[in-house]
Amino acid sequence: MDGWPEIRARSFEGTADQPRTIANLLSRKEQEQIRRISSVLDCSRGDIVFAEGDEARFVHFVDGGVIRISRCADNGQRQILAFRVPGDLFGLPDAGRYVNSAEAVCAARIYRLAWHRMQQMMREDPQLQLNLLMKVVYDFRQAQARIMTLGQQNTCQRLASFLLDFARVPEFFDEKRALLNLPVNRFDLADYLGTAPESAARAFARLESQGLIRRITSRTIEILDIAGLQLLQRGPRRGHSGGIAEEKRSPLQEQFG
Amino acid sequence: MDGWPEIRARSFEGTADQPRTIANLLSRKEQEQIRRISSVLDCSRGDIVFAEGDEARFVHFVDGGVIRISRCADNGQRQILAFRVPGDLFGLPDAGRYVNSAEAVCAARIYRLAWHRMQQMMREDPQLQLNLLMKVVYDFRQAQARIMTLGQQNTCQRLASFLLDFARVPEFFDEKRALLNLPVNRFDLADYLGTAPESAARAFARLESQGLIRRITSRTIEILDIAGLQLLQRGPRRGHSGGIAEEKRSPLQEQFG
DNA sequence: CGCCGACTTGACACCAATCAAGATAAGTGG
DNA sequence: CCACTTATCTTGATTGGTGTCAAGTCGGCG
Repeated sequence: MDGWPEIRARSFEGTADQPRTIANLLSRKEQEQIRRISSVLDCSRGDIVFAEGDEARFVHFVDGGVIRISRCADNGQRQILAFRVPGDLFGLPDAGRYVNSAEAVCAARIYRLAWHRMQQMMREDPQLQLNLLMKVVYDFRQAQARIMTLGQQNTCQRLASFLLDFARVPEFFDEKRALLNLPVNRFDLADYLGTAPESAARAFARLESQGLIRRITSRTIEILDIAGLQLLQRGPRRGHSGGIAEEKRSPLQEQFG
Repeated sequence: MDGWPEIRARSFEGTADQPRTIANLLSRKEQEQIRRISSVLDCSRGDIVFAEGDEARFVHFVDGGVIRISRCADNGQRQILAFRVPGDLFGLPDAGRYVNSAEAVCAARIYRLAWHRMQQMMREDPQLQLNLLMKVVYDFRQAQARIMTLGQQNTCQRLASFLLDFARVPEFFDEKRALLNLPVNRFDLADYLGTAPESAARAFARLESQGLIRRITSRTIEILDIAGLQLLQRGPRRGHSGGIAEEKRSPLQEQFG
């Protein structure tokens, strides 16, 4: 866990067909380059990396752990915009300020480097800049995926999407035992899904009653049927059978009918 | 309306405190530079600029009109991710493909240029690339703003946000008469807000009954109370009085109590 | 053992999706 | 210009989904 964050070819909340690719990686030379002017920051659970409105002088990379990016709405409600896992970039300044807050969900190590030096480096090395651009574009795609989720899916489907996203991160998913270890509590989860914590709990109960998952503890979930979760996620928002082909429902019927 | 799109200092769906700034503009020299290798594309209402999954060889700028960026969910439901107005960039390739569809909402003129040439230019001119980066970051912020809207607001609030966003674009808002001319029909609006068209209509009815707007036609809205719309937008998702300070409710009470 | 926080479940009211039907506007052809 | 068709928009009725308050359960920790 020392040295420049290894930017792994894995993806949280990527589409299945669009995993994080080489386009998002930095070359070894570039890593060295950046490493020289960056500093390590070790966070423990709950630490605030920066708060929205703060003067923004650094850009950040995650090396280990999970960082939650959130923003407070005018009514005081918090919305978690994203969870960032190792390899992710966050904290781009906007007009010299951070527009979001960043806190450590669990113990985390991040690298940060002065934004003005980063800019300088990018001017000197267009290829590096292009890589950074690709990374921002990738995050942009993630945000669009969340718009799809929040705009079209009900609570259960959002939860299914969340679980499937996290199941793609080896750090949290033990594929052999099919055990998913969530690094977030119900409040964070609810603020991420855009629901109340009670609704999140109910969604868990529902997925369990449908035989898709099993709750070991509130933070440890056994994934019983990935295909079923995907089917749920892709299904209609409301349970009426119109709008979805018959053959799309049958595999689920086979397993639990 | 000829020549390179004038990138105006206006903003659709920007936060009030973060209007589109000089950071998003290209210098005259850069405009010339890009103009040389770009081609004009005139679209009429309903024209498809590109469809999701298409091979992506061009990047696009809006010169006039409105383009809707949409994606089809697995269940067949369409989600409109954004409306792009003059000055906006869209259609960045992802792994050589477009991930979204782009169609003309009304007659529109767009400029497009080959992505590989754009890349080449950016490598040669880091400043240009940095400007493009800022533009993508800006779009990223817009996407985050939509996550906030979709995650936290009910249908009426979303509609209020939509109206307020469009009211900031001079092309659609006659400030003297307080008339807002929507370029989209109820279906597009519903797919943008993540609701059913009926819900969108009901939301209009509700805002009207609260004296915030008045429907002239289905596409022409008179804005009666901008402050009231903002207040609604910032209020709690559900009408229970808990969680919001008393003084925040009183101005609304004064007007319609 | 008792406390405390996180989580879960129940009850209820409200919101919103859906289906259905009516109303309005926009084309279209005579 | 008018009747007709069509698309779009609106409203009503119904049902499922979800936020909210309240109470209960579970697990950790002193």
